[in-house]
Amino acid sequence: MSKVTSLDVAERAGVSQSAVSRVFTPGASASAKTVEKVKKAAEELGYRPNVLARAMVSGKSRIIGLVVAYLENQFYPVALELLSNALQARGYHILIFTAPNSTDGVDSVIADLMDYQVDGIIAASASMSSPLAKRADAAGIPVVLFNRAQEGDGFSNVTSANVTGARKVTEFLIETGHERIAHIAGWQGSSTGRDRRRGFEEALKAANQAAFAIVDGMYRRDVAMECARQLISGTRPDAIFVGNDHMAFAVLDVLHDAGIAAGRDISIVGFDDVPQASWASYDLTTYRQPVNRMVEATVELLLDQIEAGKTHPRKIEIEGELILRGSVRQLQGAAP
Amino acid sequence: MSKVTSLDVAERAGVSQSAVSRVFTPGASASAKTVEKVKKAAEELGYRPNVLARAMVSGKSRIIGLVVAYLENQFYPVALELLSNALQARGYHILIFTAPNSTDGVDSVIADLMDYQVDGIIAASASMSSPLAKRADAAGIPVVLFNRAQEGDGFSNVTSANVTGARKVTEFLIETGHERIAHIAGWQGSSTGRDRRRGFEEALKAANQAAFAIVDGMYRRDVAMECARQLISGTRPDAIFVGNDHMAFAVLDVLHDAGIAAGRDISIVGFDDVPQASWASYDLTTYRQPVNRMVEATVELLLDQIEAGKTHPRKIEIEGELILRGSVRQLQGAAP
DNA sequence: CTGAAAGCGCTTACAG
DNA sequence: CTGAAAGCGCTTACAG
Repeated sequence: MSKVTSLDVAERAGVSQSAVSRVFTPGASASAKTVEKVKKAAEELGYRPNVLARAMVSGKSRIIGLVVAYLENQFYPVALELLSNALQARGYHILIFTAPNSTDGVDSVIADLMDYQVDGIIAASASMSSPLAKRADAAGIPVVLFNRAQEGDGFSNVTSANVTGARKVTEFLIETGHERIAHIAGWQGSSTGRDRRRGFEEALKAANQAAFAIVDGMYRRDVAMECARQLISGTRPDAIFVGNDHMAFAVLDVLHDAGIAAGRDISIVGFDDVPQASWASYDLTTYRQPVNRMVEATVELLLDQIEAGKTHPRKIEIEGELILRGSVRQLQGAAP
Repeated sequence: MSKVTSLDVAERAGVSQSAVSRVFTPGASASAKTVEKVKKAAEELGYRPNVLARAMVSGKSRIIGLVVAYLENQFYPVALELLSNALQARGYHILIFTAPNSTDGVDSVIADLMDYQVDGIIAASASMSSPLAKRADAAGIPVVLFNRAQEGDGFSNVTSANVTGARKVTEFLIETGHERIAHIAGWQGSSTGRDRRRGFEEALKAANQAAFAIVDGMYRRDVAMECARQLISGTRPDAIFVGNDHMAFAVLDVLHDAGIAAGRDISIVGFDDVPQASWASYDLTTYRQPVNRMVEATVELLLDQIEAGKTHPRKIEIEGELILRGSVRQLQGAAP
């Protein structure tokens, strides 16, 4: 129960407490002699500044609140690790809150977060209510939505080009001769779910083709499996564009059990390009969300607002790319 | 930039600042009338106590430091989510630090963690040096190692029964008639890697059988794939016990590409039972580490030490179970 | 039950 | 460059 304070160090070094503080404050002035004496005493005593006390007086906690859900979708652990590394490198740390997927839940979680005097908030795959956004704004706490867009100009957000991406996926399926294309959509309560669906519909419309079916997979494995079973029970689609990789794996598993070979009997495309998508057993064609660039943009956006005081919210959209793998059959020409 | 403080609320409610504090301190005494006035004023002003200030004076931050690595192994995101939920339910929150896998890296990360005055530390899949353990102990910060054991009585840890589990896996392979059993071990620099290997060797020895091969897969996908390729290149083992599921998937992918059917041509067993293990494309027989019970034990152990002041470290080992799926061929009798 | 006051461990003007 | 002092927003004995 030591609890060595700056006062202890000051005493031992024979200087004032302010001097000790200055030695540990980047950019503060202290003579070489003072620095040396203080460092020595601090070392001997095992002193380290109390971050919380510093946060109290400086008003900067160097804590970023992160709200996450859907950790079972590999996209998020990957993003979490990248975010944490990037933030750590800049001297920030993440206070993590796991959230229920309802707006209500997210709101209460973010309110909790603000009590910790976080310097900023990243909400991954979650949306927040307008009143809460106002509260955060009033408290001067910047918020960035990660992988989710939200109407209104109170929000900064970083997403991939969901509409365009989905359109490209669909155009690719059309070009490779598919004619009965179904869509197991991402949760229609989320912007990504809606945007990807829109891209799908636009591409189909432009090609004068009708959707074989559109169902909401809710971003849930169990729901996606049920959707897949339904889709293959009667006249079968020749391709399914699935709203994210996590659900696409579920679909591939259903096909596997039904003895239907993806890439030969039917084509499957996902969205995300999580690491698993490249694993041989799935080998999933998918639209890559460039998670590293999304993370960079998020961190930059947030720290700009925190450090440079740029409070103007921005909406950043990052281009992805179609990754071709074995789950799509290449018909070359058109079918009858 | 509001920053409403208890003083503002006190003014508006016509009471002292102490009174406001008491209303927001569980267990403090205040008359019904005071409570009402204060709550009303707080509501109108949008007041919420500053957790950091509270932490400063009370000496309790209600922050738990979590050190994690290996987030690409699904076991850890799952554990993280469970830990976060359990801790949130008890009024604690997680400050997360992603760690390099070396002891050095972990040490510096834990030192950072202590600067935040965390009430306790959970180190997942990581070990720490003795000096640092002493420091934490001196600062009165309890540490629990999750899924990793460490010699010496300065550490609390929670693991599954790794030796026993590995022994059971191996006995099962022997009983089902396998005679050329290889082991792609978990990283031999970790307790789990060593313990599982030990269980493997013990079971083999008891059956008077020699290991077909033992190699260190380092808990890395790329290394495990390379090991698998080597193992199937000459005379092939009839079974491989892989140190964890994450590596087992890599092995199954290699077999898949080589056209070797797991469960028919060769038997594969993993360790963990992550959600993916039950997915149809892998259908992996594995030894389940009961992550929910491990998390419960970890939280209980930590909070006991924090709240009840039970500083006595404990080592908890939780029994798992063998989960039979399709990746093992059931020979019934013995082979020639 | 309630208010005045001290103090948690720092940073940061303010004089020297 | 350096020290004395104020103050960050709370909790908690201490008197009443």
